Amino acid sequence: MKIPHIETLISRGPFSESAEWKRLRTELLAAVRAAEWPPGTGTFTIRPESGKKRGEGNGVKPIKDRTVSLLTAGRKYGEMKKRGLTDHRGTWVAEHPWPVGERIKPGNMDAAYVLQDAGIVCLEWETGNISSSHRSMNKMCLGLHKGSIKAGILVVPSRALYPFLTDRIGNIAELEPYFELWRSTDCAEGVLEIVVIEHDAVDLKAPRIPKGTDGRALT
Amino acid sequence: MKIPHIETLISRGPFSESAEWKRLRTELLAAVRAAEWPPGTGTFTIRPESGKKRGEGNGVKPIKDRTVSLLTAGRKYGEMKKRGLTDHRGTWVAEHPWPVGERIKPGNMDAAYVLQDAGIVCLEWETGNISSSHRSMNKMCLGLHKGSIKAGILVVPSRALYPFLTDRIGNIAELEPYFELWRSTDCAEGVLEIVVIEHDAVDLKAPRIPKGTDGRALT
DNA sequence: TATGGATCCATA
DNA sequence: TATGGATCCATA
Repeated sequence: MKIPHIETLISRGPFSESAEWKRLRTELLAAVRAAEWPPGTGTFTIRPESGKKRGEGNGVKPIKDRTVSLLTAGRKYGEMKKRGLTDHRGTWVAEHPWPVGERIKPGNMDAAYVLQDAGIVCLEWETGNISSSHRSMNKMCLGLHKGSIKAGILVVPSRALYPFLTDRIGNIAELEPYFELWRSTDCAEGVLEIVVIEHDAVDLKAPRIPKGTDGRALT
Repeated sequence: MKIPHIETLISRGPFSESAEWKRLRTELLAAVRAAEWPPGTGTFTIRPESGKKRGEGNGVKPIKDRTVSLLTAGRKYGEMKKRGLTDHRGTWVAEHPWPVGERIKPGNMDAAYVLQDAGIVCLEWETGNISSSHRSMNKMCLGLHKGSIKAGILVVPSRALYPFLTDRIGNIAELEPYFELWRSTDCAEGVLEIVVIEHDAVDLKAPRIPKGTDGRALT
Protein backbone atom coordinates (compact mmCIF):
# COMPACT_ATOMS: atom_id res chain seq x y z
CA MET A 1 0.00 0.00 0.00
CA LYS A 2 1.24 3.49 -0.83
CA ILE A 3 1.22 6.41 1.60
CA PRO A 4 0.91 9.45 -0.69
CA HIS A 5 0.56 11.91 2.17
CA ILE A 6 0.77 12.31 5.92
CA GLU A 7 -1.02 15.27 7.48
CA THR A 8 0.51 16.29 10.79
CA LEU A 9 -2.12 18.25 12.70
CA ILE A 10 -0.47 18.36 16.12
CA SER A 11 3.13 17.66 17.15
CA ARG A 12 4.02 19.25 20.41
CA GLY A 13 6.04 18.56 23.55
CA PRO A 14 8.89 16.20 24.41
CA PHE A 15 7.24 12.95 23.31
CA SER A 16 6.74 14.28 19.78
CA GLU A 17 10.50 14.65 19.45
CA SER A 18 11.53 11.51 21.28
CA ALA A 19 13.44 8.60 19.75
CA GLU A 20 10.69 6.30 21.00
CA TRP A 21 8.01 8.07 18.97
CA LYS A 22 10.25 8.10 15.89
CA ARG A 23 10.73 4.35 16.22
CA LEU A 24 7.01 3.66 16.77
CA ARG A 25 6.02 5.88 13.87
CA THR A 26 8.42 4.10 11.52
CA GLU A 27 7.13 0.72 12.70
CA LEU A 28 3.54 1.80 12.22
CA LEU A 29 4.07 3.22 8.74
CA ALA A 30 5.89 0.05 7.68
CA ALA A 31 2.92 -2.02 8.85
CA VAL A 32 0.52 0.23 6.92
CA ARG A 33 2.65 -0.12 3.77
CA ALA A 34 2.51 -3.90 4.21
CA ALA A 35 -1.26 -3.96 3.61
CA GLU A 36 -1.86 -6.12 0.55
CA TRP A 37 -4.46 -7.37 -1.91
CA PRO A 38 -4.86 -10.08 -2.96
CA PRO A 39 -3.44 -11.74 0.18
CA GLY A 40 0.10 -13.01 -0.17
CA THR A 41 1.14 -10.81 -3.09
CA GLY A 42 3.11 -8.20 -1.15
CA THR A 43 1.41 -5.38 -3.01
CA PHE A 44 -2.04 -3.78 -3.06
CA THR A 45 -3.82 -4.21 -6.39
CA ILE A 46 -7.38 -2.98 -6.61
CA ARG A 47 -10.05 -3.93 -9.11
CA PRO A 48 -11.22 -0.62 -10.59
CA GLU A 49 -14.93 -1.07 -10.13
CA SER A 50 -17.16 1.51 -8.48
CA GLY A 51 -18.17 0.55 -4.97
CA LYS A 52 -21.32 2.65 -4.92
CA LYS A 53 -23.83 0.15 -6.16
CA ARG A 54 -25.22 -2.78 -4.23
CA GLY A 55 -22.96 -5.79 -4.47
CA GLU A 56 -20.44 -4.11 -6.77
CA GLY A 57 -16.96 -2.74 -6.21
CA ASN A 58 -14.80 -3.49 -3.20
CA GLY A 59 -15.63 -3.91 0.46
CA VAL A 60 -13.36 -2.52 3.13
CA LYS A 61 -13.22 -4.89 6.03
CA PRO A 62 -10.18 -7.04 5.17
CA ILE A 63 -7.94 -4.10 4.20
CA LYS A 64 -6.53 -3.38 7.64
CA ASP A 65 -6.11 -6.97 8.79
CA ARG A 66 -2.46 -7.48 7.85
CA THR A 67 -1.35 -4.15 9.31
CA VAL A 68 -3.01 -4.82 12.65
CA SER A 69 -1.73 -8.38 12.88
CA LEU A 70 1.82 -7.37 11.90
CA LEU A 71 1.87 -4.72 14.61
CA THR A 72 0.22 -6.70 17.36
CA ALA A 73 1.37 -10.24 16.50
CA GLY A 74 -2.10 -11.45 17.40
CA ARG A 75 -2.25 -9.86 20.86
CA LYS A 76 -5.84 -8.85 21.52
CA TYR A 77 -6.75 -6.95 24.66
CA GLY A 78 -9.84 -8.96 25.54
CA GLU A 79 -8.26 -12.38 25.02
CA MET A 80 -5.19 -11.45 27.04
CA LYS A 81 -7.32 -10.14 29.87
CA LYS A 82 -9.09 -13.52 30.08
CA ARG A 83 -5.68 -15.10 30.54
CA GLY A 84 -4.82 -12.63 33.29
CA LEU A 85 -2.42 -10.59 31.15
CA THR A 86 -3.12 -6.92 31.75
CA ASP A 87 0.28 -5.24 31.55
CA HIS A 88 0.84 -4.30 27.93
CA ARG A 89 3.68 -1.84 28.41
CA GLY A 90 6.16 -1.92 25.57
CA THR A 91 3.86 -3.76 23.15
CA TRP A 92 1.20 -3.14 20.53
CA VAL A 93 -2.21 -4.58 21.39
CA ALA A 94 -5.31 -4.87 19.22
CA GLU A 95 -8.75 -3.74 20.40
CA HIS A 96 -7.44 -1.71 23.34
CA PRO A 97 -10.19 0.11 25.28
CA TRP A 98 -10.30 3.86 25.46
CA PRO A 99 -9.18 5.56 28.66
CA VAL A 100 -11.56 8.47 28.10
CA GLY A 101 -15.17 8.85 29.17
CA GLU A 102 -16.70 7.60 32.36
CA ARG A 103 -20.45 7.31 31.90
CA ILE A 104 -20.22 5.62 28.54
CA LYS A 105 -17.38 3.35 27.48
CA PRO A 106 -16.29 4.65 24.12
CA GLY A 107 -15.36 1.39 22.40
CA ASN A 108 -11.94 0.16 21.37
CA MET A 109 -8.95 1.38 19.38
CA ASP A 110 -7.90 -0.71 16.38
CA ALA A 111 -4.42 -0.96 17.86
CA ALA A 112 -2.52 0.73 20.67
CA TYR A 113 1.05 0.84 21.91
CA VAL A 114 1.34 1.18 25.67
CA LEU A 115 4.35 3.28 26.62
CA GLN A 116 6.69 2.27 29.43
CA ASP A 117 6.20 5.49 31.35
CA ALA A 118 2.60 6.54 30.90
CA GLY A 119 0.37 7.13 27.96
CA ILE A 120 -0.76 5.35 24.85
CA VAL A 121 -0.14 5.62 21.13
CA CYS A 122 -3.40 4.99 19.34
CA LEU A 123 -4.05 3.74 15.81
CA GLU A 124 -7.47 4.06 14.21
CA TRP A 125 -7.87 2.57 10.75
CA GLU A 126 -11.00 4.09 9.32
CA THR A 127 -13.02 1.77 7.14
CA GLY A 128 -16.40 3.11 8.17
CA ASN A 129 -18.53 5.93 6.83
CA ILE A 130 -16.92 9.36 6.52
CA SER A 131 -19.01 10.56 9.45
CA SER A 132 -17.44 7.79 11.52
CA SER A 133 -14.03 9.34 10.79
CA HIS A 134 -15.26 12.44 12.60
CA ARG A 135 -16.00 10.35 15.67
CA SER A 136 -12.53 8.77 15.45
CA MET A 137 -10.87 12.17 15.21
CA ASN A 138 -12.96 13.52 18.07
CA LYS A 139 -12.04 10.54 20.19
CA MET A 140 -8.34 11.12 19.61
CA CYS A 141 -8.69 14.87 20.18
CA LEU A 142 -10.49 14.16 23.45
CA GLY A 143 -7.71 11.76 24.48
CA LEU A 144 -5.09 14.41 23.74
CA HIS A 145 -7.13 17.10 25.49
CA LYS A 146 -7.41 15.00 28.63
CA GLY A 147 -3.82 13.82 28.40
CA SER A 148 -4.85 10.16 28.28
CA ILE A 149 -3.11 9.45 24.99
CA LYS A 150 0.25 10.67 23.71
CA ALA A 151 -0.35 10.18 20.01
CA GLY A 152 -3.26 9.48 17.70
CA ILE A 153 -2.98 8.24 14.11
CA LEU A 154 -5.94 7.95 11.74
CA VAL A 155 -5.54 5.95 8.51
CA VAL A 156 -7.92 6.90 5.66
CA PRO A 157 -8.16 6.23 1.91
CA SER A 158 -7.05 8.82 -0.64
CA ARG A 159 -9.62 10.31 -2.96
CA ALA A 160 -8.16 8.09 -5.72
CA LEU A 161 -8.82 4.88 -3.80
CA TYR A 162 -12.19 6.06 -2.45
CA PRO A 163 -14.35 5.51 -5.57
CA PHE A 164 -13.49 1.82 -5.73
CA LEU A 165 -14.62 1.12 -2.16
CA THR A 166 -18.00 0.95 -0.46
CA ASP A 167 -19.87 4.22 -1.00
CA ARG A 168 -19.24 7.09 1.45
CA ILE A 169 -16.22 5.55 3.13
CA GLY A 170 -13.95 7.88 5.12
CA ASN A 171 -11.55 9.76 2.83
CA ILE A 172 -8.99 12.50 3.18
CA ALA A 173 -10.68 15.03 0.89
CA GLU A 174 -13.78 15.33 3.03
CA LEU A 175 -11.77 15.72 6.22
CA GLU A 176 -9.68 18.62 4.92
CA PRO A 177 -12.10 21.45 5.77
CA TYR A 178 -11.84 20.38 9.41
CA PHE A 179 -8.03 20.32 9.70
CA GLU A 180 -8.11 23.85 11.04
CA LEU A 181 -10.48 22.79 13.84
CA TRP A 182 -8.43 19.77 14.92
CA ARG A 183 -5.20 21.76 14.78
CA SER A 184 -6.72 24.15 17.31
CA THR A 185 -7.43 21.38 19.84
CA ASP A 186 -6.66 22.52 23.35
CA CYS A 187 -3.93 20.12 24.48
CA ALA A 188 -0.64 20.53 26.29
CA GLU A 189 1.32 17.98 24.30
CA GLY A 190 1.00 15.12 21.89
CA VAL A 191 0.85 14.05 18.27
CA LEU A 192 -2.13 13.89 15.90
CA GLU A 193 -1.64 12.67 12.35
CA ILE A 194 -3.70 11.44 9.42
CA VAL A 195 -2.05 8.83 7.21
CA VAL A 196 -3.44 8.67 3.66
CA ILE A 197 -3.39 5.31 1.89
CA GLU A 198 -3.66 4.42 -1.78
CA HIS A 199 -3.52 1.25 -3.86
CA ASP A 200 -0.20 0.39 -5.55
CA ALA A 201 -1.86 -0.71 -8.79
CA VAL A 202 -5.15 -1.12 -10.62
CA ASP A 203 -6.03 -4.33 -12.45
CA LEU A 204 -9.34 -5.21 -14.07
CA LYS A 205 -8.61 -8.86 -13.41
CA ALA A 206 -7.89 -8.41 -9.68
CA PRO A 207 -10.45 -10.10 -7.45
CA ARG A 208 -12.97 -7.86 -5.73
CA ILE A 209 -12.46 -7.30 -2.02
CA PRO A 210 -15.59 -9.01 -0.74
CA LYS A 211 -18.29 -6.91 0.86
CA GLY A 212 -19.67 -7.85 4.22
CA THR A 213 -22.93 -8.98 2.74
CA ASP A 214 -21.42 -11.72 0.58
CA GLY A 215 -22.87 -15.10 1.35
CA ARG A 216 -25.57 -13.60 3.50
CA ALA A 217 -29.17 -13.73 2.43
CA LEU A 218 -29.89 -10.09 1.81
CA THR A 219 -32.61 -10.62 -0.77
CA MET B 1 -42.48 17.02 21.48
CA LYS B 2 -40.87 17.39 24.90
CA ILE B 3 -37.49 19.00 25.51
CA PRO B 4 -36.26 17.25 28.66
CA HIS B 5 -32.84 18.91 28.57
CA ILE B 6 -30.77 21.59 26.87
CA GLU B 7 -27.01 21.33 27.13
CA THR B 8 -25.29 24.67 26.74
CA LEU B 9 -21.70 24.00 25.71
CA ILE B 10 -20.66 27.51 24.73
CA SER B 11 -22.28 30.87 25.49
CA ARG B 12 -19.89 33.74 25.21
CA GLY B 13 -19.75 37.33 24.01
CA PRO B 14 -22.36 40.01 23.37
CA PHE B 15 -24.58 38.05 20.97
CA SER B 16 -25.12 35.31 23.55
CA GLU B 17 -26.71 37.87 25.86
CA SER B 18 -28.60 39.86 23.25
CA ALA B 19 -32.36 40.24 23.08
CA GLU B 20 -32.21 39.05 19.48
CA TRP B 21 -30.68 35.72 20.46
CA LYS B 22 -33.22 35.27 23.27
CA ARG B 23 -36.03 35.84 20.82
CA LEU B 24 -34.60 33.47 18.20
CA ARG B 25 -33.95 30.79 20.79
CA THR B 26 -37.53 30.99 22.07
CA GLU B 27 -38.86 30.82 18.52
CA LEU B 28 -36.67 27.85 17.72
CA LEU B 29 -37.60 25.91 20.86
CA ALA B 30 -41.28 26.52 20.21
CA ALA B 31 -40.90 25.12 16.70
CA VAL B 32 -39.11 22.06 18.08
CA ARG B 33 -41.90 21.51 20.62
CA ALA B 34 -44.40 21.69 17.77
CA ALA B 35 -43.06 18.50 16.20
CA GLU B 36 -45.90 15.98 16.12
CA TRP B 37 -46.84 12.41 15.32
CA PRO B 38 -49.21 11.39 13.87
CA PRO B 39 -49.49 14.55 11.74
CA GLY B 40 -52.21 16.94 12.83
CA THR B 41 -52.51 15.75 16.43
CA GLY B 42 -50.52 18.53 18.07
CA THR B 43 -48.58 16.03 20.16
CA PHE B 44 -45.88 13.45 19.57
CA THR B 45 -47.06 9.90 20.24
CA ILE B 46 -44.63 7.11 19.44
CA ARG B 47 -45.39 3.46 18.88
CA PRO B 48 -43.17 1.62 21.37
CA GLU B 49 -41.59 -0.85 18.99
CA SER B 50 -37.83 -1.40 18.75
CA GLY B 51 -36.32 0.20 15.66
CA LYS B 52 -33.32 -2.10 15.53
CA LYS B 53 -34.67 -4.84 13.36
CA ARG B 54 -35.22 -4.67 9.65
CA GLY B 55 -38.55 -3.11 8.79
CA GLU B 56 -39.67 -2.73 12.41
CA GLY B 57 -39.96 0.24 14.71
CA ASN B 58 -39.97 3.85 13.58
CA GLY B 59 -38.06 5.68 10.85
CA VAL B 60 -36.73 9.17 11.44
CA LYS B 61 -37.11 11.22 8.33
CA PRO B 62 -40.51 12.90 8.86
CA ILE B 63 -39.83 13.91 12.47
CA LYS B 64 -38.23 17.27 11.77
CA ASP B 65 -40.50 18.36 8.92
CA ARG B 66 -42.99 20.44 10.90
CA THR B 67 -40.30 22.24 12.89
CA VAL B 68 -38.39 23.27 9.79
CA SER B 69 -41.49 24.36 7.91
CA LEU B 70 -42.85 26.33 10.87
CA LEU B 71 -39.56 28.19 11.20
CA THR B 72 -38.90 28.82 7.54
CA ALA B 73 -42.47 29.08 6.22
CA GLY B 74 -41.35 27.11 3.19
CA ARG B 75 -38.40 29.35 2.28
CA LYS B 76 -35.70 27.13 0.80
CA TYR B 77 -32.32 28.58 -0.08
CA GLY B 78 -31.98 26.85 -3.45
CA GLU B 79 -35.46 27.66 -4.69
CA MET B 80 -35.17 31.30 -3.64
CA LYS B 81 -31.83 31.61 -5.38
CA LYS B 82 -33.43 30.47 -8.64
CA ARG B 83 -35.93 33.30 -8.27
CA GLY B 84 -33.11 35.77 -7.67
CA LEU B 85 -33.75 36.12 -3.94
CA THR B 86 -30.43 36.02 -2.16
CA ASP B 87 -30.81 38.41 0.76
CA HIS B 88 -32.15 36.40 3.67
CA ARG B 89 -31.39 38.83 6.46
CA GLY B 90 -33.97 38.74 9.20
CA THR B 91 -35.51 35.41 8.16
CA TRP B 92 -35.15 31.69 8.70
CA VAL B 93 -34.24 29.73 5.55
CA ALA B 94 -34.13 25.97 5.02
CA GLU B 95 -31.13 24.22 3.41
CA HIS B 96 -28.79 27.17 3.80
CA PRO B 97 -25.24 26.44 2.59
CA TRP B 98 -22.30 26.49 4.98
CA PRO B 99 -19.97 29.46 4.91
CA VAL B 100 -17.01 27.30 6.01
CA GLY B 101 -14.57 25.37 3.86
CA GLU B 102 -13.24 26.39 0.49
CA ARG B 103 -12.01 23.29 -1.32
CA ILE B 104 -15.05 21.21 -0.49
CA LYS B 105 -18.53 22.59 0.01
CA PRO B 106 -19.71 21.13 3.27
CA GLY B 107 -23.39 20.67 2.48
CA ASN B 108 -26.34 22.53 3.93
CA MET B 109 -27.78 23.40 7.33
CA ASP B 110 -31.29 22.16 8.07
CA ALA B 111 -32.32 25.74 8.82
CA ALA B 112 -30.52 29.02 9.36
CA TYR B 113 -31.44 32.51 10.52
CA VAL B 114 -29.45 35.25 8.83
CA LEU B 115 -28.79 38.12 11.21
CA GLN B 116 -29.21 41.75 10.17
CA ASP B 117 -25.65 42.68 11.03
CA ALA B 118 -23.47 39.72 10.20
CA GLY B 119 -23.47 36.09 11.10
CA ILE B 120 -25.82 33.15 11.04
CA VAL B 121 -27.75 31.11 13.58
CA CYS B 122 -27.63 27.50 12.52
CA LEU B 123 -30.02 24.65 13.30
CA GLU B 124 -29.04 21.03 12.70
CA TRP B 125 -31.67 18.42 13.40
CA GLU B 126 -29.83 15.15 13.66
CA THR B 127 -31.74 12.17 12.35
CA GLY B 128 -28.72 10.36 10.97
CA ASN B 129 -26.35 7.87 12.53
CA ILE B 130 -24.68 8.87 15.80
CA SER B 131 -21.38 9.28 13.96
CA SER B 132 -23.11 11.83 11.75
CA SER B 133 -23.87 13.87 14.87
CA HIS B 134 -20.12 14.18 15.34
CA ARG B 135 -19.81 15.69 11.88
CA SER B 136 -22.64 18.12 12.66
CA MET B 137 -21.00 19.19 15.91
CA ASN B 138 -17.61 19.57 14.20
CA LYS B 139 -19.20 21.66 11.49
CA MET B 140 -20.74 24.01 14.04
CA CYS B 141 -17.51 24.15 16.06
CA LEU B 142 -15.60 25.00 12.90
CA GLY B 143 -18.11 27.75 12.11
CA LEU B 144 -17.70 29.20 15.60
CA HIS B 145 -13.92 28.88 15.43
CA LYS B 146 -13.79 30.77 12.15
CA GLY B 147 -16.39 33.26 13.27
CA SER B 148 -18.69 32.43 10.36
CA ILE B 149 -21.65 31.52 12.56
CA LYS B 150 -22.90 33.16 15.73
CA ALA B 151 -24.83 30.21 17.15
CA GLY B 152 -25.19 26.49 16.50
CA ILE B 153 -28.01 24.29 17.79
CA LEU B 154 -28.08 20.52 17.43
CA VAL B 155 -31.34 18.63 18.06
CA VAL B 156 -30.98 14.95 19.09
CA PRO B 157 -33.23 12.26 20.59
CA SER B 158 -33.10 11.40 24.28
CA ARG B 159 -32.00 7.94 25.29
CA ALA B 160 -35.66 7.16 26.04
CA LEU B 161 -36.77 7.94 22.48
CA TYR B 162 -33.71 6.35 20.87
CA PRO B 163 -34.71 2.65 21.19
CA PHE B 164 -37.90 3.18 19.20
CA LEU B 165 -36.13 4.72 16.21
CA THR B 166 -33.87 3.34 13.49
CA ASP B 167 -30.88 1.62 15.08
CA ARG B 168 -27.83 3.74 15.94
CA ILE B 169 -29.49 7.11 15.48
CA GLY B 170 -27.78 10.11 17.08
CA ASN B 171 -28.62 10.38 20.78
CA ILE B 172 -27.58 12.52 23.69
CA ALA B 173 -26.05 9.74 25.82
CA GLU B 174 -23.38 8.86 23.28
CA LEU B 175 -22.42 12.49 22.80
CA GLU B 176 -21.86 13.18 26.49
CA PRO B 177 -18.25 11.96 26.72
CA TYR B 178 -17.35 14.59 24.12
CA PHE B 179 -18.97 17.61 25.81
CA GLU B 180 -15.65 18.46 27.40
CA LEU B 181 -13.98 18.58 23.99
CA TRP B 182 -16.61 20.82 22.39
CA ARG B 183 -16.64 23.13 25.40
CA SER B 184 -12.95 23.70 24.85
CA THR B 185 -13.43 24.86 21.24
CA ASP B 186 -11.17 27.78 20.46
CA CYS B 187 -13.63 30.56 19.60
CA ALA B 188 -13.91 34.20 20.51
CA GLU B 189 -17.67 34.33 20.88
CA GLY B 190 -20.85 32.48 20.10
CA VAL B 191 -23.37 29.93 21.30
CA LEU B 192 -23.32 26.13 21.02
CA GLU B 193 -26.21 24.11 22.39
CA ILE B 194 -27.65 20.61 22.16
CA VAL B 195 -31.43 20.35 22.44
CA VAL B 196 -32.69 16.94 23.59
CA ILE B 197 -36.08 15.79 22.33
CA GLU B 198 -38.44 13.12 23.62
CA HIS B 199 -41.90 11.83 22.69
CA ASP B 200 -44.88 13.16 24.68
CA ALA B 201 -46.57 9.76 24.89
CA VAL B 202 -46.29 6.09 24.02
CA ASP B 203 -49.17 4.20 22.41
CA LEU B 204 -49.15 0.64 21.08
CA LYS B 205 -51.83 1.64 18.61
CA ALA B 206 -49.97 4.65 17.21
CA PRO B 207 -48.92 4.23 13.57
CA ARG B 208 -45.26 3.51 12.90
CA ILE B 209 -43.19 6.33 11.45
CA PRO B 210 -42.37 4.83 8.05
CA LYS B 211 -38.81 3.82 7.22
CA GLY B 212 -37.12 4.53 3.91
CA THR B 213 -34.92 2.34 1.76
CA ASP B 214 -31.51 3.69 2.75
CA GLY B 215 -28.47 1.80 3.91
CA ARG B 216 -28.89 -1.88 4.18
CA ALA B 217 -32.62 -1.74 3.85
CA LEU B 218 -34.04 -3.88 1.08
CA THR B 219 -36.28 -2.86 -1.83
C1' DT C 1 -19.06 13.76 -8.90
C1' DA C 2 -20.27 15.38 -4.32
C1' DT C 3 -22.50 15.49 0.27
C1' DG C 4 -25.60 14.57 4.20
C1' DG C 5 -28.29 10.92 5.47
C1' DA C 6 -30.78 6.48 6.70
C1' DT C 7 -30.78 1.86 7.47
C1' DC C 8 -29.17 -2.61 9.34
C1' DC C 9 -24.75 -5.62 11.12
C1' DA C 10 -21.27 -7.88 14.19
C1' DT C 11 -19.82 -8.50 18.47
C1' DA C 12 -19.20 -8.03 23.43
C1' DT D 1 -28.05 -3.11 26.18
C1' DA D 2 -24.01 -0.91 24.13
C1' DT D 3 -20.64 0.53 20.57
C1' DG D 4 -18.01 0.87 16.24
C1' DG D 5 -19.02 -0.17 12.01
C1' DA D 6 -20.49 -1.40 6.86
C1' DT D 7 -23.49 -0.68 3.45
C1' DC D 8 -26.61 1.68 0.27
C1' DC D 9 -29.98 6.04 -0.63
C1' DA D 10 -31.62 10.70 -2.17
C1' DT D 11 -30.59 14.68 -4.27
C1' DA D 12 -28.07 18.48 -6.41
